[in-house]
Amino acid sequence: MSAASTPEPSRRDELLAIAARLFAEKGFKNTTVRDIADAAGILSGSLYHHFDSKESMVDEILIPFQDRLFGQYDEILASDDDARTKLERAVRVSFEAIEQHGPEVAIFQNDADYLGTFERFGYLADRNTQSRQVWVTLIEEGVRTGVLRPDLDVTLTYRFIRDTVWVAVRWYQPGKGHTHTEVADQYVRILLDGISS
Amino acid sequence: MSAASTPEPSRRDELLAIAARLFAEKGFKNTTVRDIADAAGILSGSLYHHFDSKESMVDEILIPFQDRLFGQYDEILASDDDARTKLERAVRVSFEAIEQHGPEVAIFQNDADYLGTFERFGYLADRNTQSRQVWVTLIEEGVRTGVLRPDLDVTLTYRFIRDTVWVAVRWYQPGKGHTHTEVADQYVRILLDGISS
DNA sequence: CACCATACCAAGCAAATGCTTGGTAGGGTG
DNA sequence: CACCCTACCAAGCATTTGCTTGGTATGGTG
Repeated sequence: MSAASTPEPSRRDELLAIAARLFAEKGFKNTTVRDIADAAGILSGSLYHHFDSKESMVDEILIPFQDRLFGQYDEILASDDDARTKLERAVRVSFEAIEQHGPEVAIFQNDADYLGTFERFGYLADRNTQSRQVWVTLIEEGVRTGVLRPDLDVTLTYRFIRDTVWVAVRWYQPGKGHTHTEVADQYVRILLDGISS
Repeated sequence: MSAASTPEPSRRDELLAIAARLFAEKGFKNTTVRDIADAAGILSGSLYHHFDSKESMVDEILIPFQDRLFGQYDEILASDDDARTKLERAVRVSFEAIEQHGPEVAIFQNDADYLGTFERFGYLADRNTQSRQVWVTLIEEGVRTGVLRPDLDVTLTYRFIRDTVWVAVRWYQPGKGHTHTEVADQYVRILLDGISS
């Protein structure tokens, strides 16, 4: 009876979506299992029929998202595009992630430090390192091929780009104001006209 | 017996500095009064000899800091400098704040949303509005006087600058790597070469 | 009909958390 | 010496929090 376009999300997935939104809004530690249960219209204990713990919930939220995102980065890195195009594509893919997976991005940005203190979430630090390598690789390739200014401090530039792109999750609201494509256009313009030689 | 240069901080001030560091590291709600007391070498109850509540502690941390910072912004706005210089000065003052009052900046960046849900912290939203007005005024003056590109989306540019400047508090560590002046130089360079006509 | 899996409720427990209360030690001041 | 102020301790209370346990209702499936 359900529309073919949306394959009837399981109750699990519904609960994960609710949890993701709350984690993003209030932070992981700041969100109680009762908050999640209330939003879902059930009692807090009933969550433990679906999930082992609050931690396993955020696990299931973050891991598939990161797999997709870094898959896209890898694709860009492996492509034949010139350095400038690669950098542009990486920025656009990131803004697309903010549009389509805002809660996941917000959780990763806001709670990675705290979650990282548990061994279970060691992969978050790995992903952070991987992200750094992606951007640094792109910047260095840009400098090497003469697309970017040769006097750029690569580390500072990396931080500049990373911060500028990801922090947008704090204010970007899908459907309001600019589309993510428009925002990406503006940001690329400001960024590259300052960086390109 | 104390050096004349440092006028012997009161116990109150010592405790506030400890609390500020912990609030910045772990977040306001995530920091317990026992955390603060442990770091100070006393019992949690003893904190209530000095302060009314945990909330009043963060109050005393944020208010004087914001008074100083916005005083500096006002001074820049009222100056005779051209728009480009004003914008540069505002960026530099902000990085200086990150250097000298890192914990305060971090708390304002990370916890303003949460704290803002209490009537007591309504002034945080006011300060946010005020900050927006400062940057928008500077950008609009830049566009009007021809120092900045006329096709800039003022709101997006404001967010771009604000995010780029303040998010640096997440990684900047005084005494390690670049000085705040060097970081400001690089950021101004990237920013303005993308913005200036 | 017997059986079973899914999704939930009702009740509560142990730990953590913000804060309170009554008291004590030490140093200055009249 | 009597008095008081500052800084703290010791003990605990009410609430919140993550999670557990045993049970119930519903809808399939043999």
